[in-house]
Amino acid sequence: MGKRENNAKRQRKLILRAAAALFSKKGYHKASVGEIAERAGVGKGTIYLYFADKAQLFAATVTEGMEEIIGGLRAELESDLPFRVHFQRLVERHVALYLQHEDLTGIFHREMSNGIDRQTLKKIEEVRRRYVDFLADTLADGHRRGYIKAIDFHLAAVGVVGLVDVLCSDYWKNERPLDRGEIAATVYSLLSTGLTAPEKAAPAARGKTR
Amino acid sequence: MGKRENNAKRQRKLILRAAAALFSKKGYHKASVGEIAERAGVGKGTIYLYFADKAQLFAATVTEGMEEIIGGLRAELESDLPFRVHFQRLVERHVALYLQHEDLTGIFHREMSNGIDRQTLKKIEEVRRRYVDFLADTLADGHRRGYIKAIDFHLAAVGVVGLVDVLCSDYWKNERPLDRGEIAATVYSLLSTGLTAPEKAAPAARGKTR
Amino acid sequence: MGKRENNAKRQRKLILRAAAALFSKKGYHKASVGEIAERAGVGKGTIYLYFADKAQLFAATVTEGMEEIIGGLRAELESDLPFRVHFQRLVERHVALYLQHEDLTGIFHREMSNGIDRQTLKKIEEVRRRYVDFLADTLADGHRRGYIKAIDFHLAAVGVVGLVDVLCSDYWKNERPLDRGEIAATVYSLLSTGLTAPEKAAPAARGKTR
Amino acid sequence: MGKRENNAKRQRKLILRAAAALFSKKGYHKASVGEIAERAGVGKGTIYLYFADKAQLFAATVTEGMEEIIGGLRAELESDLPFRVHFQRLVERHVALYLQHEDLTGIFHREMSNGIDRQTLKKIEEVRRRYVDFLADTLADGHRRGYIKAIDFHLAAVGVVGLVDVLCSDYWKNERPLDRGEIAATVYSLLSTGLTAPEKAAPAARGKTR
DNA sequence: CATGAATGAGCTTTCATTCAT
DNA sequence: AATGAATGAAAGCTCATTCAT
Repeated sequence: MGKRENNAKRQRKLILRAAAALFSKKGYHKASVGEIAERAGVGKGTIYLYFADKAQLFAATVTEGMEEIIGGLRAELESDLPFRVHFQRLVERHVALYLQHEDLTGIFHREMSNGIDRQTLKKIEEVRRRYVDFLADTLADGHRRGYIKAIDFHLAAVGVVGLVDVLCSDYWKNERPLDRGEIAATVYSLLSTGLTAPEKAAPAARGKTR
Repeated sequence: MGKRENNAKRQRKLILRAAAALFSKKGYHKASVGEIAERAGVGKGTIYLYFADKAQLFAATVTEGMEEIIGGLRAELESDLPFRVHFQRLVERHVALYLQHEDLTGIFHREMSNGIDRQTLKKIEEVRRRYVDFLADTLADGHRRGYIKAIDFHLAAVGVVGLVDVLCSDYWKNERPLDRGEIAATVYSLLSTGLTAPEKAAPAARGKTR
Repeated sequence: MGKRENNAKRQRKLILRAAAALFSKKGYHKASVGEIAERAGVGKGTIYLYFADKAQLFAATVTEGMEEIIGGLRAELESDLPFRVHFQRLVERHVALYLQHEDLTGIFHREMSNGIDRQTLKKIEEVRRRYVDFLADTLADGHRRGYIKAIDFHLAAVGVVGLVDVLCSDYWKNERPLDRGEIAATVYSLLSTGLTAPEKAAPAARGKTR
Repeated sequence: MGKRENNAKRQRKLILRAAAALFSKKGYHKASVGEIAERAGVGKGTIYLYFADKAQLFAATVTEGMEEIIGGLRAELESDLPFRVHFQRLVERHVALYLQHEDLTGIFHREMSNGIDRQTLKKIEEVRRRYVDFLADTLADGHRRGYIKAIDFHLAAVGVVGLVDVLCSDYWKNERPLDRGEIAATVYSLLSTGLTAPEKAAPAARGKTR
């Protein structure tokens, strides 16, 4: 009996999947509704049964997709492993999910605010903000426990997301010359101890650098 | 006699300036050629005397603008100050230029690949790549001198650019709740020593974190 | 057993009633089949069980409705009152019915031939023609009896209908500043003696006006 | 020098002419902008250089056309002929202009309020109202001079317009079985003395109405 | 019988681009 | 050289109609 509804749900999914692929590949403005419908294997009008207009379709594509990804990340942090391991895992998972959902994160990274109406934009931004907040909380927690240094946690969280964003994006652009493990490692390395060489390794540097 | 050419150059500049402003404000697809012409104070047709089409105008706007900005950064590195000071300055200047040229960097950050043909895109990407390479070289140099730890320099450079990108972008989105000094400081702090709290500050932590 | 048919008849009526209301309010093209179905409390598909397409629904709405109204008018003339009284009553009744069935007459007056196919149109026009013919006969009869002057009776009948049309329409447009009695009176006054002032009232005018 | 402007004016005229023809033939909703452009011999986009949207084009088509027609009628009344002659001429001219501008008056008669937005509609209605007012004034004047009987002049004026409307419309519908002179004559006859037979012609009728 | 989810033809409107002046 | 009037391809969206349930 739930057949009807199931079918509707399935069709909605098909549309969102096609939309994610095309928005990602061609950008919001170049991806046409007709094209999305065709790829989803439905009629053009059908899309308007599920979404009020193109902007809503876009918003749903991004928010629902990201929601799913972020849900996965959140689950990751439930564990009670030592903080550093936690954080490393979080970074690894973040990178993995990012690369895995290339379509969505591609959109997310490249296409915020491209003539999309402010309303729709806010809705999307909200999802990102929630993840950033969650990350900032994690950092604050790490700080309280003595693992994270004093720093603007929100800004740092934004930085973490940006770092993953940009490195994964680079990974795609360069047509995959390195594997995802390296990316996660680099991100974690940068985040944990920064670029500076260990002090002990450069004791003579003391007088030099200032 | 050079009058002609000078006038031409001036007109080209006017167009590029208007283009930067509008592409930044409204995005590639929403900014219309007519609007750009009007803002530049020239006829619509005139734009086509200098640029083959809208995509070329966009490419020129971004590449030439970024070229200029990066030129400034490059000059910054000519100095022979101690490395750490150098690097800190580089970061500060990077952030300053980024915020100062909001128009261009806004475009750069948000609007890569919006249905712009691959050709044009490559041209734009090239500029970024050159800067990243230059930064990677700087990092490699820092490593050779013992200030930068062993890491994938290219990836790290991409990370540095991404970090500035994303934090500045956040700065704009949040309607400026903090000043640019803080951003530079956060970026530098993250880059230099990462998120980890100094070991000495948490000696008892040793056994804990395992 | 007649239950089925009765139900069907009832549903048909419901649809026609809803159609009349919406065609009248929004016009043929702006009134959507879905809207009519909703108002009638039936499924969209159900309408197509009773009417081949939207045009047929429109035709039926108008013809059947008008048929009903005209039926009432015809009955009115069965009486054997003196002709003038007859005619006055006819006019009064005409106006009353017109105003009473605002929905239908509104459609009739405003919306003939709006991209409706010629076929459908003919069918509708037919109803009007029959009423006009009936009125023309009445006038011819009045003439034979000496109450109506020699004139093209068909044209005159068309004029009578048009007069009522236009005055009632004006009545609606002006948001009812005068009552229906006045309209009937004006129509009758115009029709019976025209605009000319009685000769006796302007004896001096004789030489003047020719 | 005025070449440019003249060309623009000419093109505007071409568009309005095509619009009148098509709006008249197919109605507002069935007449497409593309079709109008084609008939006018201009590009689809050109229409939007002169009119903001389809509704504006429609409004302009009707108002400007009617303005012209009514201008002709107004001129007609400058003469100082005796009132009856005046009025007869006015009617004749009204009919003549109506038939001559079949396109416009067809629209005017059939298509008021067909899902056209209220704004546009008001603008159009205004033109009609002005003519009706002008006619009402004429009638009031005739009354003051003793030629027109006491009656609601506005209502009577509406009736006059309606009468011409409906008779001309009938003329078109019946594929011209009678000439325009007859129409004018019938209208004038109806308006001047109504339908009633002259009393003198039916003296025996006194006791008669049965 | 009755339904409404699904469809796609067709509409209005925008805007990059051309070219006569 | 510089212009902007003119263009038409292309896009988003609506809604009459069909048909599986």
